[in-house]
Amino acid sequence: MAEELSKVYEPKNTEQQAAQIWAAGNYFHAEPDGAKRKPYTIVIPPPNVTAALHLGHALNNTLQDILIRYHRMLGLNTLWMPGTDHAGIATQTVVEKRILAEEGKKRTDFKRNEFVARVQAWKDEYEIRIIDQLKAMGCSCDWQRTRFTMDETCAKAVRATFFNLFKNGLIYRGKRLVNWDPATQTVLADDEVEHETIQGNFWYLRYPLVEPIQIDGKKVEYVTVATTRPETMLGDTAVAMNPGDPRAKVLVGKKTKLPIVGRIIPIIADEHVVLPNPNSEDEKAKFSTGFLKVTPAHDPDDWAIGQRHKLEVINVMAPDGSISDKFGWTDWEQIKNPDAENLIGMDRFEAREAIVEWFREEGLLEEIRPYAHEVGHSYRSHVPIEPYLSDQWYIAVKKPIDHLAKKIGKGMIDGTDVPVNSLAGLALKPLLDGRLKFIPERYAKTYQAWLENLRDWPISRQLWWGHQIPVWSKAGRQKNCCEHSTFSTVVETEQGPVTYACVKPGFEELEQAIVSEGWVRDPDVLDTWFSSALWPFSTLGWPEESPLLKTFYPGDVLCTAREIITLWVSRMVMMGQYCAGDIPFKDVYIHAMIQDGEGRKMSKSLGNGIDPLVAINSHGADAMRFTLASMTTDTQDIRMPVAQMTLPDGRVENTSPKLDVGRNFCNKLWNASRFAMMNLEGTDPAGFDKTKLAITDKWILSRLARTIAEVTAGLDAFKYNEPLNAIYKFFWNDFCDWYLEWAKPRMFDSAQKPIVQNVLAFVLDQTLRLLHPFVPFITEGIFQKLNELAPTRGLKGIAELNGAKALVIADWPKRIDALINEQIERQIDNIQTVVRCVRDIRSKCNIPPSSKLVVSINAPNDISGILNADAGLLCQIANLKEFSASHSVSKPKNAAAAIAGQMQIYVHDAIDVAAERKRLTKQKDQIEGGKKSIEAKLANENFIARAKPEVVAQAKEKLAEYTEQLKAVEKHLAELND
RNA sequence: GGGCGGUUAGCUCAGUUGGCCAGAGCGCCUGCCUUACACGCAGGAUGUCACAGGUUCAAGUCCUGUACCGCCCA
Repeated sequence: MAEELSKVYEPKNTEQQAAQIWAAGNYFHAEPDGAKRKPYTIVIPPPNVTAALHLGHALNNTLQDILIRYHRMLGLNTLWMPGTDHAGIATQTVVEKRILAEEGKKRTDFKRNEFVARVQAWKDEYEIRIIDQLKAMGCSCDWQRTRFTMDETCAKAVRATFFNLFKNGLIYRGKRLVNWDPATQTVLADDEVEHETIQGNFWYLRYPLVEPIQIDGKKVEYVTVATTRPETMLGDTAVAMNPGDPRAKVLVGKKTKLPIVGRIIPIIADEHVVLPNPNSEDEKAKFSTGFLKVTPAHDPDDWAIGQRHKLEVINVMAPDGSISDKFGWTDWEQIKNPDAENLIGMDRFEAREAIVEWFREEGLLEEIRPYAHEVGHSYRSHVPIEPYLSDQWYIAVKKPIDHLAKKIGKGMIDGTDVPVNSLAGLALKPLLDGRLKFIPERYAKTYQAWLENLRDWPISRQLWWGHQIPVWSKAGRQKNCCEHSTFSTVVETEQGPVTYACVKPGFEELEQAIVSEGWVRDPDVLDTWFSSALWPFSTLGWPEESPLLKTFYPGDVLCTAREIITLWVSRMVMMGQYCAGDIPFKDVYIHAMIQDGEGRKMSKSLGNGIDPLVAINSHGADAMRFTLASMTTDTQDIRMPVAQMTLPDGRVENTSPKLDVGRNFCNKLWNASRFAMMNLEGTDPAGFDKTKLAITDKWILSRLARTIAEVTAGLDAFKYNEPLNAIYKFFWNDFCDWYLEWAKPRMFDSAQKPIVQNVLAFVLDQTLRLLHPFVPFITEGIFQKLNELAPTRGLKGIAELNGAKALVIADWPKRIDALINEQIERQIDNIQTVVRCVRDIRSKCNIPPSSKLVVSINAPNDISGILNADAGLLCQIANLKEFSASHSVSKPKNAAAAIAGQMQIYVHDAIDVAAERKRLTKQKDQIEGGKKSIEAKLANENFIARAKPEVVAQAKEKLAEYTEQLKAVEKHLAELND
């Protein structure tokens, strides 16, 4: 059996076998158990079905799996809820692009349901790929419960939530500027707008004052505004200037007559306006006249100014970007004149030229200055984006919710304008109360600042892929036809009143009935984050009050990246509180972002991404996990140098040399286990006798005890690199480098064998358990083999142990702090020091490892005694034929000497005078350096007086030691000259 | 513009409440196929802890400022 194991760890077989064992045992599945065990819940941040997972997902899910596996081993009723997100605009866009490229068809060439079916097909494909990827990474999700944000269960939660919000008056209809692509006539999300630098102009346009005024004795008849988009002037409703502008005193409150249009508009004061300064480095100040034309319907900044000053909003464009009086040019009837009528129907760029020409002819064009500036372009049609005013549904996030006042009070949260019983308040309060924690803590600031400055949440999107908004409308004031299942509200519009009705989920016949009465369903869909916000409880079947929901909600931890703290985390807390009456998790763990070696984000366009499946193929899933976890500290970025590599099948793919770290570790684990198991045949727990433990046994158990404590504490504190590092050091530097070496000869000693076998089996068992959350496949594989060879493990009388059929459900190692033995650790440390000194001398004097040496040591009695007692350990591992130590040993002729602590180590007959002199001189320099710095410290009165006494004492001891060492090394050097 | 990080060996990073003549892995140099592992073993070299001030007996660690890099929000 043991011989069957290959010399190099081959991940594929082991990964497959482990996955089979887990699937067969159904170990990842969680059921409510009536509170017998404490539950532990994590919901996966549902990956977008837009594309396959990247390395960032691998990190995110590795960290979650570590938490989940750790808590499962702790015995909690552990649920990791998996699933995927429909990712509205991203997915729709990807599919549209694909169809356009492959079939030359646009979305609008399809019926809505046909197009949605095409996106659905994409989703089906990617959902499978994503889940396969997660499985390949070893994620121990409850696959039977896999959800999708648009499946029936989640859709029900969306409908129920929307209805409640609507009924509570928290959803309203409002106008908003969107990124409009006039070519394709769709709205774009902010991240679909590409910013390009454009060589444009600033046009300086004169707006005549209605009544000329005097400034500093000079007559002023007009103000000059500078604009890069002259065509928008048709919709100007004010001219703004900075209140700090000296001219503001005279001008603010006056009126100008808008050229062409003839509209009379006020001059207002607003801080947003940049003061002119021709010498400024700031482009805006350099080009500014101090007067800003304000067009609330066509510019986001102007919109904000318009809101502040309650300005009229006049939209002068049609959806195709042409000038039109039909889409909100509210004062058209009053102002229509031949000059303006002439512009109607012109494309926005034609109109720009015509308007500039008009100003020129009228003598109102003061100047044209070239100006390079950023202009948003549609990433699809590449035409400039038009900020466009349109009707959207909003959620009122700061509106007090009456029915919550009783439960949680009302009024503002201290120092904010956020009502406690508003949605924003529901998300903010738990943080302030300390019920919601961020790890690392600093991210709480992002969350808090966002909520304190929150604006209403626009939730409608002009898309086909998503949850269609469950609101039907009909012109006029309609009576509420069906009180218990609908809720309606009347909105006054320019065209008269419109009734909007929201229908509860599960009343499809009613929906059909009202449609036949002429009600029309809103064609828009909800923002993707709306359904994501419900994820922690929609996946558990909310609003149904099932045992599942009761057991696993609220959850425990959310593990995600910082870029969605505001978009997602805050909204989950908000909706969790509003819908399910509690926060969805207590801890939010924010992990780093993976960058390439140059600190750039990994991205498709840069071609610097690493595909997790490639990493798994080339290095193994555990290696990838190990590397990722070992790089996870509290920092916000981690760099993975990217290198190309030719895979066995000839493909050239990106991987990272960093992955070698994990692969090497797995290989070491594999081989150490292989070696251990070669020697574990016939392990009998009955043969163990705790009184017969060797010093090395006690030592490795002491080290193990520390490691168990450290790893457990680390995981409890959401550390990843620290616990992994602790196991690494223990396993590689203590267990492999020393314990296994010392164990080798004992295996041939029938008296020792049962002891060492049991200790070895126990330590290996515990190491596997500690490692399992990090590297689940390989540890499960080895654990299974260990179960065959040494089915019963544990050290009678000092560390009892429960066995398990599979490591995934084995108990987490119990603390064995009683086995921590500092004295023994010091003893072994001394022995190791001697070994290292001898090896160093061997190496420096070119003595082959095979030749057996004689070593004697001068050391105080206590140390000598220990060294003599364990001389066997020394002789074995340093390959000595003779060893002795005492306080009276002196340096033999022809011996090489080393000084370590209070020991002087002599390696006999190692004669290489030059090498020896070099070594000793170097050591002398080192000792002198150390001595000098300590002496300087101790010479400082303030140090003696103010430093902690133990620090001073320590320094004195150190000085004494250095002094002794220096004496010795000088003596040795002198003898060399003889 | 506001907020948050980072800057420690050639590379990637640790460094807990200040006590360090500064650590790990990779890479590099030397010697080893030592019957678990060359994805390995043994040994070794390598640092103005970004810069400038300050606090302190003592600063990589605390404070202030500067520079560069990055992220988030407007």
